[in-house]
Amino acid sequence: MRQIKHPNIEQFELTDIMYALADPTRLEIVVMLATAGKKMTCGELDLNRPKSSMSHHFKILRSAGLVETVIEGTEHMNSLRFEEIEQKYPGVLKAVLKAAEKV
Amino acid sequence: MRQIKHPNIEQFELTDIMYALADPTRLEIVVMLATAGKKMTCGELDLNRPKSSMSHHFKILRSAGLVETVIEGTEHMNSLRFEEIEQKYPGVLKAVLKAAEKV
DNA sequence: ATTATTGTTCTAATATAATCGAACTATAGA
DNA sequence: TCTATAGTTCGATTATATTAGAACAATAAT
Repeated sequence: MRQIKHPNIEQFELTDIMYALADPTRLEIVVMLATAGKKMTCGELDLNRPKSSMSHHFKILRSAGLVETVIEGTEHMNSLRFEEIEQKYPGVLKAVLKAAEKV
Repeated sequence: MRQIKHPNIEQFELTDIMYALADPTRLEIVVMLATAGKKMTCGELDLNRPKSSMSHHFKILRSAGLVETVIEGTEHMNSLRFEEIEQKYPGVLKAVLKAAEKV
């Protein structure tokens, strides 16, 4: 079974997280995941862009530690690593989500 | 007397702020300003880089709305626009500063 | 006036990132 | 086994950022 590599909490870097959140497309993915509060496929998180473009953004979200992707069948289920990010950087993601929602 | 243009609160963009904070040099400038809690010259905030490079980073911090620069004589006095950023995006800068300090 | 100081702007080089079509991989289902 | 589905990876293109030297602008001091 395939697996996708994710950083652990010790490997999180604040600037990587800031960088990942600095792109509107990626920020929207994060907001959608937070709002849904459940795993979502890349397809559900699609922002009518080519798959390869979306895949690129997911890769950056994963490498920053913001998103966890587990493979279930042919689908990649994504979820926000909210608790872990909050544990390492309390309040950051929470405040950014609140800020992002009010557009 | 020369003047430097800064965005007003309505013009702040969350992604611009995230982007500005995604660079280690700029994040350090922001932390230094927050820690000092007073105006500082670009010289005092120097991170032994060429002046033109530092100037570039200040420009990005200013355009994001994070830093305000007022000219006093030959010096440019920089301060963190903490209250304004907090007003528009409550908790964001506060949490990021806390996160950045514990490196 | 001349010179020093502070920082910006200009310009060019290099590096990094975004975009997206096409080929590919892994699983599921017929 | 063949086909469909879901995403990734590859490769090339274009766009954006970083870096830094050199010239410049504004004030201050001699």
